[in-house]
Amino acid sequence: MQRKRVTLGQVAQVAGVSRATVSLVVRKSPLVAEQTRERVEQVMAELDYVRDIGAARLRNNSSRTVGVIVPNLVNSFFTEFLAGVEQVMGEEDRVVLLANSQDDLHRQREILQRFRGHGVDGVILCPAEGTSADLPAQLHSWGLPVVQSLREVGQGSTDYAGADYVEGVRLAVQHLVHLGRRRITFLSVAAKTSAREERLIGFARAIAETCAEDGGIVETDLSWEGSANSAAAVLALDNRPDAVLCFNDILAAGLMLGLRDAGVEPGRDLAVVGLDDLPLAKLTYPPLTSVAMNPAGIGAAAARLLARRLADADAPVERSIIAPRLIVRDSSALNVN
Amino acid sequence: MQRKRVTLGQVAQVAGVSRATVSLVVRKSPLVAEQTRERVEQVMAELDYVRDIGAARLRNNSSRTVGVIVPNLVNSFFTEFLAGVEQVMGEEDRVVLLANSQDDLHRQREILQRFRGHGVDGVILCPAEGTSADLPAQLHSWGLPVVQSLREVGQGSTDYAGADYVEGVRLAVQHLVHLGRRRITFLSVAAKTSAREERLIGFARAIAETCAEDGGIVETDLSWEGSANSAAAVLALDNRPDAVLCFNDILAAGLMLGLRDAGVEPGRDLAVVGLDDLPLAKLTYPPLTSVAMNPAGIGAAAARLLARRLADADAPVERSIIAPRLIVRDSSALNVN
DNA sequence: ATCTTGTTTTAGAACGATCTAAATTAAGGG
DNA sequence: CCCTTAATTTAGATCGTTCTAAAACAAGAT
Repeated sequence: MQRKRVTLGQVAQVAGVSRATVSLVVRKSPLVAEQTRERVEQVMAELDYVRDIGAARLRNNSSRTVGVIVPNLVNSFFTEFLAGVEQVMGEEDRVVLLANSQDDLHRQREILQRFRGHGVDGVILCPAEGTSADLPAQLHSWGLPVVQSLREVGQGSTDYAGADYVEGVRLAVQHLVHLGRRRITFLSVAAKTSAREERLIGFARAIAETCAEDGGIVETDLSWEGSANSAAAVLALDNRPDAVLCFNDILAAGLMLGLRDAGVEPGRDLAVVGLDDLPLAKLTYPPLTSVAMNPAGIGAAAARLLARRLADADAPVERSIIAPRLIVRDSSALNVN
Repeated sequence: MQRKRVTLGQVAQVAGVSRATVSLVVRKSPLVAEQTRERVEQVMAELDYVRDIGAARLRNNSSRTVGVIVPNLVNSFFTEFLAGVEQVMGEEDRVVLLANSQDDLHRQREILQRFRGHGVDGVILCPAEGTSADLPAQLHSWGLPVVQSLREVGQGSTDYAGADYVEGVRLAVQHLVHLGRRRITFLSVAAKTSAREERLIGFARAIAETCAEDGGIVETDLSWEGSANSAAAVLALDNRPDAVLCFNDILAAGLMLGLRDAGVEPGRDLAVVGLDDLPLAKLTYPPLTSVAMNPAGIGAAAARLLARRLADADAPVERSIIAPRLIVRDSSALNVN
């Protein structure tokens, strides 16, 4: 079963040149004569030669492999992100090692060791909740280039690709205020990540900038069910809000289910706005107003940052922040002015 | 920046033993004395030694790496599948190389070559549309173990993990018939894959077994938009159906949007049933009746089949088929008897 | 002819692990 | 104290590539 590999040496023998020459041909070096190149390439095709990248890495230290760590593969935000990364890496003839940390520090540590063992050239990391701000320094000391994405620890210690949630939240709040909504509550996940911090900062700022009232923060876990259940908590607030801005579309969708169960019509009685504009936003009832963050674009940007870093380890740290876009649908359509 | 790797040799030197001994310790061989093992392990920890799996593979031909090829990373069916694969592989201390064929034969070929070059131990393949039935034989001739999943070419030539769509479609049709629906149309994607064949076979059989009428097949492409547009085609059928069974939930959700736009109330005027029970099924309006296929379970099964195959290349070909479960929601709730 | 100069090609040592086959050590028996 | 057997340890070759430094060759200048 285990067919034996065709090696450089065999190609060399058949083509009547040395291994070194074949190696040069494989790597498209300009040093070899046109005639020789052609002959060697023909032999490679005949023998179905496939270069062993592992062996090559052993010598020249480039595996054309990058690791990607996401905290979650169910949330389609992360999978679109992943699609963006994979797309760009594929174009550069690199391969993606995928791992899911499940937002668990222990798993994240294991995965990093595994990646290290496999000799990845670099890592795109979406740090798990509770990741120490020292991790980037640690990875650096291992000689492992990192790009953080979507979440960040140790601000500015590594390249970063993300969305501008401060701006995204501002867009959403402004929109609600224009519609005449006055009191806005933020429905957040409990997990303490930079993704949460950023949205909360944006919320505080946007409230301060507009004439809206701060309707407080309600926390839930990241799932429809949790969010649907938290509808009760929102409705029971002392001073009931007339709009709810949600951490993401998943919470928004769940909240709308919970609201309708409680006899409150989302969009009319209470405006609901999500963040991320996941595909599902079009399918909820009513269709969900959301702020598009283009996760695939963020993934692509992260991949390009890493490619740049691999090409030049001393390049200055760079941040690639994608601008958000408000998508208005029926869950906030009604103008109550 | 590029920190130098700690090698077996360095550990050996510090611990005062030979490289061979350290290698045995790394691989947890029972051959080394308890005392030596402890000393070596301590040194490994001190020096932060990480075994170079690429170098190891060069010698012993096992990279602890498997490739996974999916046709799509947007459809959450595939990402849940992927999550299942990753989970099991992680448990076995293997790493997943991910690639997206985008249902493109050319890309699929490239990816397979790339995987070959990286020395993957095996591949989990969800073949792209139009994949030749010879591909399994080809991979076999490369000495590359494959498990097919979700789709299949060259039936029986490799291990396979999938869902029982014939049964799934039967469950859906029976359900509709019990509700008093008489004429059922199948809304399908156009792409000619085994996934489509299987559903169509199931549909024909289920129609034959029950007293339902065959409402014909309408084709669309795999997207909400396409499916929403095809609502018109469904409503314009000669003999309008009173139920539509859809290729998957994405089409079903799109169809319901299109129907409502056309003034037809899904669930009341026309029953709609999906397949796969994606998370979004709970969030559509009305909530979508669907058949749960447990994609994560299929992914896990595929991973286990591959692990088994890697352990024993001569094991008999095996199929792992997961049983479907009907989930009734409002899109088909009304009994019209 | 010999010397440059420039272009191609190459022998042989890496890279970091594992394997094979043999050497060393320890323990028990006579 | 030597011999046998079992338990540990090891030297050195090996996997498939790339690198370094030098060799071989060609062509023009002297």
